Amino acid sequence: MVYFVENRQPAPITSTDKTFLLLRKDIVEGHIVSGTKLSETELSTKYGVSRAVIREAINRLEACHLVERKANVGARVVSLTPEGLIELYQVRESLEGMAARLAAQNMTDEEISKLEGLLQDHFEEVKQGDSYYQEAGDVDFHYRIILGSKNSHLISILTEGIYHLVRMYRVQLGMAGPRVSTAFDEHKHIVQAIANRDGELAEMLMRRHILYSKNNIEKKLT
Amino acid sequence: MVYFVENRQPAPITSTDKTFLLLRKDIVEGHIVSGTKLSETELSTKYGVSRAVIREAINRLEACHLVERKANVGARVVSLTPEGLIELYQVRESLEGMAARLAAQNMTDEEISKLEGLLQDHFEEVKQGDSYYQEAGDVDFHYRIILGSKNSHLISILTEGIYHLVRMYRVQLGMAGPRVSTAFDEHKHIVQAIANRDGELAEMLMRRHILYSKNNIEKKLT
DNA sequence: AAAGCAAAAATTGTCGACAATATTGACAAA
DNA sequence: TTTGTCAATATTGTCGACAATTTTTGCTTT
Repeated sequence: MVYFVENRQPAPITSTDKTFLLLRKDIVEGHIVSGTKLSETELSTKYGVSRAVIREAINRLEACHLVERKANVGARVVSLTPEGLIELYQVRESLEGMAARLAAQNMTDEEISKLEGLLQDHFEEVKQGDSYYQEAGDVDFHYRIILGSKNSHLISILTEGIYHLVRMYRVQLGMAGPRVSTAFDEHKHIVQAIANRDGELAEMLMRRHILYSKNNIEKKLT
Repeated sequence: MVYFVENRQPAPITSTDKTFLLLRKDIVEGHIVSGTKLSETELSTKYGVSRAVIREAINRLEACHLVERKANVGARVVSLTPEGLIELYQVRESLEGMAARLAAQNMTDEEISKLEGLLQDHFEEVKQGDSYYQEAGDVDFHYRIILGSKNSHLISILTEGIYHLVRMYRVQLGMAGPRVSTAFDEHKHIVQAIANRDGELAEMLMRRHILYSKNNIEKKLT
């Protein structure tokens, strides 16, 4: 049973790769507080690499929208705002809806049956009340559908760009794995639509699913 | 009458900024041929800057999906394929459709009337048969609607990521400013929907508009 | 001649130093 | 006390050199 999205990507080779992943983890999980200024010299001593490595890592983080940079001034970790969260979920709704539609069209039968298997595993864990794996299962579910779209632009935008920001909001607002039982039913219906090759329905259900999730989070925010 | 999308962004400050813009221009316009390997040392002599500057510029180009990079091997300009074009337009359809919907909701009355003015200017130029400005006018039209969405993620994905790739395809496949008269009508209807604050219609019309545009290009490809 | 191997060359990755720019702090004038 | 100016400090931007890795080249062996 493979969880953990990151494992599917090629292993980090260069020092810059590793530093980028470390920094991203620290930012997403809030060990580096949202809004903090990222001092290049400071980070280079902290992570034990040269400033060139740090600079390149920061550039990549900027490309993911996890930090913002001003010329000759420096980079700051993005600050999390309710408005930003709403914007993010708006984009997610559109893009993941599209992913579901394309997945219904482009996933192989084998991929679909594996997805059904994942759902079953997820169900077992929900019964056992293992909230850590609930989160991982949810991420994995969405991740597979995104990959199932077979659209490389879409895949890159979601998995490299948007997803880590979403995780950052979820982790830092303390809402990992919410809405579990209802979310599970929604997942099931989406997979059914995909298995029936009904792209339109899959898109609509996915959009709803994300919309509900947004509403749920908004409720907790206010 | 302000055309030229780039002018709205802050002027390039650093040497890296300028080099990035030069390189991007050369890639998009085909002066550096699609598929070419980008040698860091070669480019650093060509553009008269250090390798560090070139490296950072290439990193940014990678973030825009204009080049692909392999660790310890190097970067290549992306190669253009019919499949890639289709994937790109699929994403565009979804994202720009969303932009139109949000624009209908979020643009100010003033912005909308300026957009109507742009359309009028564009109409005059179409009558005169000035094909260069047709292209610019079309780009500017889409650009304003994207900005009108007021969703920063959406804006960044489209204007920093996807748009330059679209331009690259259009320039290099030799189809700048096609379908002018029909496209103009489509633009007009989209603006009407936005002015009526009818987001759903605006989205649908924009999706159609891009779909037609894709079909038109596909016809030329085969 | 073809395939495999090893040395050589070229390319990318990383580093520390210097230059350019921004920030801070002290001091003077209102 | 507040404001403005200028020097001092710290930070980012750029550079050239070295290290690590890949690619090429030339030789050997079958």
